Amino acid sequence: MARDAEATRERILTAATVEFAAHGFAGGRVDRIASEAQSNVRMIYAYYGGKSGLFDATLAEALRRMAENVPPRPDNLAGWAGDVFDHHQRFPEVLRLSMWAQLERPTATAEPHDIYRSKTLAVATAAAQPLSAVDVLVFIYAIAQAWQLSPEGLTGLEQNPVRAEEVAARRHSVVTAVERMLHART
Amino acid sequence: MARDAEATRERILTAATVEFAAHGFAGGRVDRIASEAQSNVRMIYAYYGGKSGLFDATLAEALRRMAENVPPRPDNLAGWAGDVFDHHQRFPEVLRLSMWAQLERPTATAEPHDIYRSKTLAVATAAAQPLSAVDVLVFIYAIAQAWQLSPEGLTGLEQNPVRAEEVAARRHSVVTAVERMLHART
DNA sequence: TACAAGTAAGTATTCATTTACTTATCAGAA
DNA sequence: TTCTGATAAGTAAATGAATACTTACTTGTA
Repeated sequence: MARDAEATRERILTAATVEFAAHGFAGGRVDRIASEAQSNVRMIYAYYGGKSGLFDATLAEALRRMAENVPPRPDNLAGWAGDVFDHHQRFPEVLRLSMWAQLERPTATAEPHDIYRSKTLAVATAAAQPLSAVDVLVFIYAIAQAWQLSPEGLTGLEQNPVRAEEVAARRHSVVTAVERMLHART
Repeated sequence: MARDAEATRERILTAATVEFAAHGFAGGRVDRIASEAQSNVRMIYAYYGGKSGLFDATLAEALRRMAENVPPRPDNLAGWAGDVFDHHQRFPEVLRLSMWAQLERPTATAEPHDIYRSKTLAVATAAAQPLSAVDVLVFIYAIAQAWQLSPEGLTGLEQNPVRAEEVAARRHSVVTAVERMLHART
């Protein structure tokens, strides 16, 4: 086994992402992460200081990647909502990690999200008159994530995984809903 | 101490609601629930069959109460969204329990939500043309819960607890957003 | 007095964290 | 080029604190 600190760090982070997304902080097992990463528990403590540090690093990295891959689109907020939907569809761990973090370690959540916020908030200022920029930002996120966040009981008794055309239809409904919210003439 | 099985059951359920809302299923402690309920661990096993059974009962009860207290308003879906917002504001445990359940015990979540769904779905059929009834239902929930679900980093660096007028403003934004989504003439 | 309701004290396991140890890598002296 | 030893990288096993669940028992009530 070649000795490469950076590579080991990364394997641990990847394994942690899977583990924590699946079981959360309290339910996530350090041993599983170590063996899945083909490494050792000790290394988690060496590189990340412990379970908490590893979890925080995992969340921060997931959000960083999202901010990088789904940049805000000032000219087309509805389209951007669609992009967010797609990103969560491709990487379901991100949303699960965020939810776990918000429930289990709310303080760890504030900071990385704030970075994303500053990137996107400016973008929403020009939007839908009676709604403020923050309103718009909060609702766009909510709508973009609505399908993935909805308990299955709400969306209907459905086959898993959801069929591709159904996913496309959902994406379309997201874009439509945001469009209507933003450009309504009542 | 009077011996009243029904009362003990209830005290346990109340304590469990607080405990599980705060720490989730994996993080929730059976001992804490027992002592908080002024009862004994053994009783949890007698009445609810174990930790899992207790958690499921807790969730089901919370959702039942919500369905009871916030009945769908066919004539005014936006107003209904406001009611849902209010309910989550008054009883934050409900939303937290739902989130925990969805992450930790997804199968337990499906059934109780489905009951709520059947109650509300019919109501949304007449709604906003390009969007289907299920679409509307999913988005109304998402918007109604958006503020409580948003990580603090997104809503802004804010004082805790949120000031009353700020809450009122948020409620108003929820109603407005749903109205616009439903009644848009684009 | 019979049974439901309640209690207290285990038991066996699981899990995060630490300790004490082994091995690869590589800079620089011979 | 070849040794060598200092240090970074990695390992295995122990520790000790929790924790869900059970057993064996006591007490109130109808």
